[in-house]
Amino acid sequence: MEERTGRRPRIADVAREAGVSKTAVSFAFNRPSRLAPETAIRIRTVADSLGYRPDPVARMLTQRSTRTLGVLTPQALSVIFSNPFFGAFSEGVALAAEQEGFALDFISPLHGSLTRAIERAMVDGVVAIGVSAQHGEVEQLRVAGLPLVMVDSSALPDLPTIEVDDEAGAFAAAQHLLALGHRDILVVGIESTPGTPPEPDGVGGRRARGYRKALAGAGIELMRGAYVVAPSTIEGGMAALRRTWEDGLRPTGVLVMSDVMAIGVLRAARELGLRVPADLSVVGFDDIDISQHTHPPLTTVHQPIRLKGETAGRLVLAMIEGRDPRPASVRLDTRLIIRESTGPVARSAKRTDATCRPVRLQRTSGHPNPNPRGGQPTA
Amino acid sequence: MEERTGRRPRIADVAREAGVSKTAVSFAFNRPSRLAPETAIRIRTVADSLGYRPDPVARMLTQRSTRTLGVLTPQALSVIFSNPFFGAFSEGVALAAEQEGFALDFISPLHGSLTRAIERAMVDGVVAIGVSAQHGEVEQLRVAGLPLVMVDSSALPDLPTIEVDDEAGAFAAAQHLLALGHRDILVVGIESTPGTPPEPDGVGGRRARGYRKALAGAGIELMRGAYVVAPSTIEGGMAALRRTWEDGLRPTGVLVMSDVMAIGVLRAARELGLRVPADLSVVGFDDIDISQHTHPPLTTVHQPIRLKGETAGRLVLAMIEGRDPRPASVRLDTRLIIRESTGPVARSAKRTDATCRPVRLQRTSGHPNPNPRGGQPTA
DNA sequence: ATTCCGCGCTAAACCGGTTTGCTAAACCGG
DNA sequence: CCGGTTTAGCAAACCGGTTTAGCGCGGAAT
Repeated sequence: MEERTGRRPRIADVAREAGVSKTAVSFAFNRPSRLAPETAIRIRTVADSLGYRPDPVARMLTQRSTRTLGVLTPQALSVIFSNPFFGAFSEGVALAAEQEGFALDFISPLHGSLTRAIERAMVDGVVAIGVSAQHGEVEQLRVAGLPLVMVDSSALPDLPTIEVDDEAGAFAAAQHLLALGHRDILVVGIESTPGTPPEPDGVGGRRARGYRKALAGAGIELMRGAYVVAPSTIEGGMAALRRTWEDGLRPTGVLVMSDVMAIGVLRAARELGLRVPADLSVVGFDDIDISQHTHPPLTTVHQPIRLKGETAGRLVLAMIEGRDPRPASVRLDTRLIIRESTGPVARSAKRTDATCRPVRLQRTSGHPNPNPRGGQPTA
Repeated sequence: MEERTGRRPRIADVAREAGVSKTAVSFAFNRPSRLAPETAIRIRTVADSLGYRPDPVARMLTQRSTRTLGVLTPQALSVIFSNPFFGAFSEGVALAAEQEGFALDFISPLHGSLTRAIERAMVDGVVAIGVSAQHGEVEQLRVAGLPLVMVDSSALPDLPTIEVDDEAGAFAAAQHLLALGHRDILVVGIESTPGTPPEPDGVGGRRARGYRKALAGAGIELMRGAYVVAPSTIEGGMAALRRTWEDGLRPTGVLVMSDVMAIGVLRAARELGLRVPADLSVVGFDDIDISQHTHPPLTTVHQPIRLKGETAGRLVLAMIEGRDPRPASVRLDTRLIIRESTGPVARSAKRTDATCRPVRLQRTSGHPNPNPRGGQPTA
């Protein structure tokens, strides 16, 4: 810790200082048994006193592997980390990675360019989540022969993919609402990222199909204004319900494509003076951790988020390690979890008409019963 | 995309195939202007057809920089990613990193060893969060001269540190409860990771000090059983309140050291048949995003989590880039946000005694009013 | 016609480690 | 005392790129 010069010491510096060869220094760190014990000690002492730390990059170069897994997402990290869905997914990937001693490196657009991010990524394999097939960037990786697993993507033919039965889940959600007598139903979809075209085969598209199928089975068709999209955030969900209400629609049930938005819907409902589920039933999607702790606990479509991440992680690790060179795609199940945010449609609220029609006559401006303590910081 | 052999092609392969030197290939990728346009095109075409992707590791080696920021945590990633606090913090770091075109690499124990993880970490600088000074691993980095910023750590003397005024925040929280007339107060602390000794100067210690100071100022001392610790999760919070109740304690106010746990307390309270805030006031800490959407919205101590991450990120980036070689530590403010989970102590609940004493006489077994629909999946 | 310049490209050195193959000395049993 | 094995350590090649210095050449300036 003594003579620290300007530059960081390299292996040659340690070698010179200790009066040995580079090889000896390398051995002192990696295979001490190949050195006389006291030599090894001496070298390490010198190294410590110089503040020497073997350069990991150089090391990885000779080893031709980084033991790092990439998690690729088309969204900015600064926008995604507090999304509970992404958090849980990452947990799953991390679990798989940790078991094999792999680190995690997040790959997301650098200065807006995913390509540039991919070029820099020092990883042995990649789990891509929410990347559409259109994103040509994926080709880059595939062609380069880097082990790659896609999650929640409109499947590329010959790429291992992990998905979830979104359509069946959505179908069950809608069925549930129908069984409770709801006919006036609002669907809240996930807004596709600006610049990205909506993907009929993407997650959103599949869920929409599930909803529609169930609704159509009951002879119901969504009317204009009864399908809204919003960013998948709490605020997005709140805005969606508020907007709908302001437009004069009065659904008795809401199908929301993500729990995060559903929580916003719950909140907005309370602020509109609606009781859930007495006045409004809400069904989410994902079953993130907090959903069982919302008020009321959220009825939602469960998907095994962590397992999805873990499975993807294991798959790509298997590819990296050479076992299982052509791994199959995996499709995981979803299932409806009925909690307390859904209930039978209220007597008074029942309408004769089977569709959710705009009822402009009874349109109200502003909130019927705005909560006076609206959650704004007061201090 | 044609003749793919077993191995991934190297720059030499492309050079040979295109009939040029390695240099030319390198230029084709990095400085095309130094080549005749058609040569550049030809080289890139050959490269594409071979599926060539320049090895990022080799590239970083010559550039002697990885343009990657490390986020160091002593906890396993698989346990931390769905912690909203960590998510928000990471968002902040990511924001700073993205602006400078840096990627993020998470450094956490590999096979239980943080040291090993640090050895592998190919980063230009590190933001360490929640790492105690005792963790000798930090020395490794400091000695190696790697830019390093500590967050929420018992400050090492000569290391730039970002912290938050935990003590003042906790003090304000306790004062608030006292002002509302609460005298029987429960404190829920964060359980230190097993194996780690509790740190009096750590975040938990500072918050505890703030609470105690306020309480002491009102002549109140916590009694045995009125200070419990739990893992900082929703379940941890639920368990803490339940356990307390089962022990026969009947606090009217709870000071919780994290919002995540506070959400658990809220939930457990409801299951115990307690109304919040009528029967029980709850104050959290952190002000994570969902806290304004809980039921009721949570009174809590706000700390600028994202800003903390962003500041730490900027600081370490400044160090990496050579500007600001000896950056100062930063202390950010906390402030109490009063929402709806706190209220005046109820008439009936008021006790004469000023301390939270175990009232074993009225001990109840089981839950007074167990919620029949206890949030378990029913489908 | 010579000089000079810039273009287009290359050979070789370099980044900071690891690994291979080898040598010299020490050891060892017969 | 000898041949053979082990031990300790070294020089050089290598990982896969980037970068520096420089070379041959054609055209413009002198």
